[in-house]
Amino acid sequence: MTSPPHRSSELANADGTVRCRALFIRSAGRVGSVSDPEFGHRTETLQQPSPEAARDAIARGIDRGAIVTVYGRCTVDYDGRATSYLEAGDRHVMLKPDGAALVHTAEGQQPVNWQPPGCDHDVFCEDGHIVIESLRTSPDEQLRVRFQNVLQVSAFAGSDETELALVGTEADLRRRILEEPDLLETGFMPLATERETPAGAVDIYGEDSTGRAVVVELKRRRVGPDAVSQLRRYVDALERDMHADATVRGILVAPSVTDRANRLLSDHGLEFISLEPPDE
Amino acid sequence: MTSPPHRSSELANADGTVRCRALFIRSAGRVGSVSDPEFGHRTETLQQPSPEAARDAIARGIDRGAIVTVYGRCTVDYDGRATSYLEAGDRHVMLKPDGAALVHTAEGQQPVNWQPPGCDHDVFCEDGHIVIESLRTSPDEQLRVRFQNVLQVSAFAGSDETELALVGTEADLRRRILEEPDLLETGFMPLATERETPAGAVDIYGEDSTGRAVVVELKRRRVGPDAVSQLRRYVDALERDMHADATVRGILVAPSVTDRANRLLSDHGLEFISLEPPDE
DNA sequence: CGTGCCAGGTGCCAT
DNA sequence: ATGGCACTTGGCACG
Repeated sequence: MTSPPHRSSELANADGTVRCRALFIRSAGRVGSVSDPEFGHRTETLQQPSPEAARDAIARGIDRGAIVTVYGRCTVDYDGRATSYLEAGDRHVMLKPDGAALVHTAEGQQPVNWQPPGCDHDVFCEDGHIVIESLRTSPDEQLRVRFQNVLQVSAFAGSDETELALVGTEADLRRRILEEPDLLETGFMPLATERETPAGAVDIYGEDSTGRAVVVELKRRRVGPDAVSQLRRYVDALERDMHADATVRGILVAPSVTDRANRLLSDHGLEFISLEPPDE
Repeated sequence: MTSPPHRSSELANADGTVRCRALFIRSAGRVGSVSDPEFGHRTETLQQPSPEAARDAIARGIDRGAIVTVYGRCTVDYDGRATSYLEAGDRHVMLKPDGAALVHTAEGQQPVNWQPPGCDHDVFCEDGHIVIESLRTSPDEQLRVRFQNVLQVSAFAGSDETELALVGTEADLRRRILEEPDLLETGFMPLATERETPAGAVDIYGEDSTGRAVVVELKRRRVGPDAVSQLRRYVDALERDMHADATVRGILVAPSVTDRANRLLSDHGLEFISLEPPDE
């Protein structure tokens, strides 16, 4: 016997309020609801819910724009850019209001399965079991989590207005060089950032003290052969664009390079300067 | 006033049992504990706990090898390969038994802050607020989550023996070609996989029907210029290794290539064959 | 939307 | 540990 799927979109009214389809929420376990008026956030949790209660709680959480988490024994199917199957085990599933879905096991920083933001989440009962489906198009991808057993469902509603302030990126390294070009080489003059070439955009384009064209490729950390090849593509492209006799200097700026990368640099007549992004 | 930090390692006895340092657990909110003997997993949840109760529940969950989640308003400091700060907001923090830590906001597939597996988690009260610290060395990195307010703490203990079965990877594409080399080209004969060159390991090394050396670079999806450069490095390295007059064919195998990549292929005299990893 | 590239990328496996 | 590279890479910025 299969219950009809619950589609969260069916529950949202035009004005944004939410009508709940289920007339009551039944739970075989405890129900906890906590709200903090000072901060305006709210948490609802069910333990050992019946499948119907779990379904309704999950659907309501999604509709309310909460982060919904489900913990229990489940299998996971994924089909899209690749295909995967995960046998039954205890996992932590998170559904975000932006449409992202994450399936976490007890190990690893990365989720064992996931779906990116922008997906439509669907939750329904099938043969008495909770099923969460997360779909997207272009590319067509489907994630299907089927619970044998749900121990806990939680819905977390809150607010988060702030942005992460991150320091030590490649952009910071670029700023550092643009503010003090002599760090790279005495007399270096930056002329453009992100200058377009047929091979892609050059991080910094400029001239050395003798007026020779210089291409600078920036990396925030120690680099391997790929970064050297990238720099070489830019140098080649620029030399092709200029008159035949002109030569372009290519400078890789990074904290350090690997041996192989160093050899590649010599082979291609490219240079390396050790510089790190600023600490603060 | 600062409470001494709780170090989870102090709580585990040699036999694996856990003694709890705190004499009692006090909670300003609800407490729920659910276990399912059929599956052997267990969940403990506190809502609106006092800082001390939250600290003890988090520490106990870590000691028991559970997945611990904390939801509430917090600030996040990170210092390591880069540096970041996140102003106060409502976030979901997950601590895994392998030492990973994840801080999720309501948006994005990726955590806003994190710590990889292998870290030491530390939880303590400071000025009446819960602080979670996650540390690692090489590189030295520190994550610090300071809660203004904890709405819920959960500890999920379970078992997960199974591995993800994933199909459609580059390894699958390689298998496909090795099983039916004519897919690449009539008469192609694979001689080695992961053959080492000074530039790195070649995906497939072989000979065409005329006995000419062939380097094959595999990609499971549409590729850009980087893959072409990679193939070129291998071809260059092999030609350098062989006698001067020998030439090596380089073949990129992927579902498709971008325009720029295609131009690069022509420029370097490399070839492209369209092949996808198998569906199943 | 595709193309190109950075990322505190992570994870896996090799030396 | 370091290195080289795949990854359902994800994410952003730009044409």
